[in-house]
Amino acid sequence: MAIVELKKMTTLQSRGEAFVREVLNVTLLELAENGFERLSIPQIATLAGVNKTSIYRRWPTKAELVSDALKAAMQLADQAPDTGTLRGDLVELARTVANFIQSPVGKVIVRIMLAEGGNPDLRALAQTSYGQANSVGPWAVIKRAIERDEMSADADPSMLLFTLAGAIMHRLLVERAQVDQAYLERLINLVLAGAAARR
Amino acid sequence: MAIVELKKMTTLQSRGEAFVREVLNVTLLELAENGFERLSIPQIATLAGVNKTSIYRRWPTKAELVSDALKAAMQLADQAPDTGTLRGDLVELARTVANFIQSPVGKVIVRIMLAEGGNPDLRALAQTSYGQANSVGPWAVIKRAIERDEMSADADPSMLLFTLAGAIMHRLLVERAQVDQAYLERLINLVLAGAAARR
DNA sequence: GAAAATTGCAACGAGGAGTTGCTTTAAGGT
DNA sequence: ACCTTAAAGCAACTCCTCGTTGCAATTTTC
Repeated sequence: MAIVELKKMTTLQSRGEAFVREVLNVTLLELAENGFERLSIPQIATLAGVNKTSIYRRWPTKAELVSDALKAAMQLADQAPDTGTLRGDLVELARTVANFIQSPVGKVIVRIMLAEGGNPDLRALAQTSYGQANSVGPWAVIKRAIERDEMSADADPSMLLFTLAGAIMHRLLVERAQVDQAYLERLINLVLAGAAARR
Repeated sequence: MAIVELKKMTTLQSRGEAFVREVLNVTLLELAENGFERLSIPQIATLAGVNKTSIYRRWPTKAELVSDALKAAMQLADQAPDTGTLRGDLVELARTVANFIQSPVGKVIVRIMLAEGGNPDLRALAQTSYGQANSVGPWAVIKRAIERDEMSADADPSMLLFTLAGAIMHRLLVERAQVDQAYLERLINLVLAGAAARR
């Protein structure tokens, strides 16, 4: 039985762990592609090469399954860019946000957050994840900028950061345009210098 | 048959028109509340006091029904605010966008636009509607601001407007906070003056 | 007032979600 | 190595909702 031995070598974990890992993985991908509503447990079971009954027994509701999938995926610590200037940091920060929104995990989180009327617990979790994924980096950037006197201490950091995030979401999800270097530069220009004419 | 006479008096239209109007109306409300996926034709029929068969016969697919509902609702011409200053105009503009997003029609449009993988025709329609609903006002404001020298002619108007819209979406849909006067002021401060320290 | 179109109604078929009883397989302790 | 226990697989079934169809009732139109 060579196959059995091979399996033992490669998995290195108990059957249950491999099962869970595989299911949560597929769940996340399916979720990113189809959204919560269209998400089908039988479909996940098929794709994961697993029996749907086993999924139903482990996770009583779809929301709990998704919740676990999110938690498992949220092991990503966000980085604080440090390019030496506020401008450079913000560009990097914005790029990170854009990448996050376009990643499978990010897509899922954003979709759940934006969904109306869905499971409240799930949305709360998504919101937490979102905040958590974008917490360390931004504030470190702001703090350094104030120390460097590139930003006044009575500035409005949360407004700045949320506006950045919103602009990028609009760009990606509404305009469905690319967030490339040129766009990033223009965006940061706006939030740094403002649109009003200098006098 | 007093009832029949009453109906004739109040409707003043043919049966078909009243039928269509009622169904489209309910569709829009249901859509705003439940989103496209959860939208149920039988449910609409019940709420509209109408038989589902009749709906199925008139609109072969859910997408066509929603499409008609959107078209019917999009008779709103957007206004161009004129307060005399760029700042005032932008505040009004932002307020209008916020109101739009929170209105039933706006909710529907935004939800459809943000949905991944849905019907492409429908999304195109939503995108058109969105652009159309926010076209006249913004550009008139910008044009006047440039004439008044409150904005330099080589500014980045679309970046400004899209960023405004994105920020408001983030505020409403992600943070789920209110767009009140205080928020509007802070937002316009940012996009007008920028976050960089003055030197 | 009669013909044609539209809506209402009831029943049906199809498909997917979730459940249950039972069998098979893997894990852990002795 | 064996036995016990827990977890996964499997097959069948129920339930619910969507969408369809044939026919009767009603309204529109000429």
